[in-house]
Amino acid sequence: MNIRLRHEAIVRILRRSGTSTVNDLAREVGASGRTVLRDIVALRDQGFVIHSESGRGGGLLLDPQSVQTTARLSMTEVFALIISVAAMRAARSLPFSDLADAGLAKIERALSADKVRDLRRLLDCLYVGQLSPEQDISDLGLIDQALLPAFETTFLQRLHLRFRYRDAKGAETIRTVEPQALLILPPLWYLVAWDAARDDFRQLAVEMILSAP
Amino acid sequence: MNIRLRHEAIVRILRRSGTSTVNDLAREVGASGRTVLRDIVALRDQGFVIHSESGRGGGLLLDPQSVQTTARLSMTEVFALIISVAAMRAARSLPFSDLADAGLAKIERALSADKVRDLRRLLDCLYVGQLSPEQDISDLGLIDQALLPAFETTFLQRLHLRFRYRDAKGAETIRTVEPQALLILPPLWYLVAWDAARDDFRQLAVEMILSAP
DNA sequence: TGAATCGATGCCAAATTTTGTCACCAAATG
DNA sequence: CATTTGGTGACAAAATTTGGCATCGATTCA
Repeated sequence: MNIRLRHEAIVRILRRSGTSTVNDLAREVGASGRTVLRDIVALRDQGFVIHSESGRGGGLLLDPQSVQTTARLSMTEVFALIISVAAMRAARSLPFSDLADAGLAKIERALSADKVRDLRRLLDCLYVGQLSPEQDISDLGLIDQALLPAFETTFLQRLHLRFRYRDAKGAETIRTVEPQALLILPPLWYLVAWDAARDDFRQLAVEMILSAP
Repeated sequence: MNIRLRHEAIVRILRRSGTSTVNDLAREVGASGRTVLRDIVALRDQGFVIHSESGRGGGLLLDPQSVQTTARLSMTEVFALIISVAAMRAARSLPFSDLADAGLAKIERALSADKVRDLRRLLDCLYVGQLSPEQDISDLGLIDQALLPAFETTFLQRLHLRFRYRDAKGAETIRTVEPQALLILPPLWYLVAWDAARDDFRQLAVEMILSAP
């Protein structure tokens, strides 16, 4: 019996049976009570709210609120959260950080299943450069918040973005691009995008994006 | 590094990077190539379609279709599937069966995230009694298919169901109940429901449900 | 053709994680 | 007070995971 499946099973049983005791769960799931208790700890870590009562008639009770959560955050807030998580992950020199992903899992649990897909897709569009150990997440050099919603939309719906841009030589041009990724190399942000007019990928410094044309 | 997290990480990397090689993945994920290959096998088991090409410039490619799947089954078909799965689970004398749940996971992967929630809720409303080892799932005594959609709706939306019913004494009554669960004890099906008029839970034999009043 | 690259599989011992058991505590219940 | 029930720590056994290694097949490129 797989741990992952057992965890899912426990949640399922708790959700349907109201309260049930550790030993009931153990029997139903085919594991020892000790193991079930360990599972409960793990589930609580994952964000499930599981109440417990000692004594006769006691047992475990899964808080329904913690399961059927709905999105209370706007996608813009989520986008900001994602950036934090990506930054946390980048901050460690590890190729992949357990902690950062545990945090992400918690964020995900607070959102509806639909939003999670969007969130994942956004995260996949986001690259955050290395932060030195002394640097804080707040040192990311967060750009104009007003731009975030536009980025969200274009990333998620694969739309084109059109704006005035001042290039490296200082010349002002109007660009129509399909954003591919957001590259955050503190304190500078770059938009990696496909420029159809130039038939090539470009890295556009976000602070050089002036406004809608 | 947790297996679960690593699997998620691999999917994420594959989704954003287009194709990438086993060794790239291994480096990025902090594991050996052998382990990544094992992970790929596991992910394919879970339903992800991962193409691969040998030789220079080759690598692994995650089929986007296998991720952003949409529901192709009606909920009624799904309901029937759920019953099979629940029956399979009940058929084994084990308290909980790996195989049955692996099957369920595949069904889930074929559905949209929204449908999965419904599916889980339906599954939680469903109890299937023990089948002897010789009995097949087809021995479940599937009831009139026409009733399934009505059950679905009422279970999912917590609606009331109103029908004519012939009770144990042969008397015909009209019931208005809120279905709580479907109890399948082959070959008989029972609807466990809250009868507001009688202020109590009742078990109603499904075959005694005659029609809409 | 031959060398190099890259996925895939089998095998095995080492490393790691999971699991069960036991002992014990705290709270609640009758 | 005895019993039930959750919760924790420790430790050894059991199970799983992991990393090499060898090997195969397919592909690419010189």
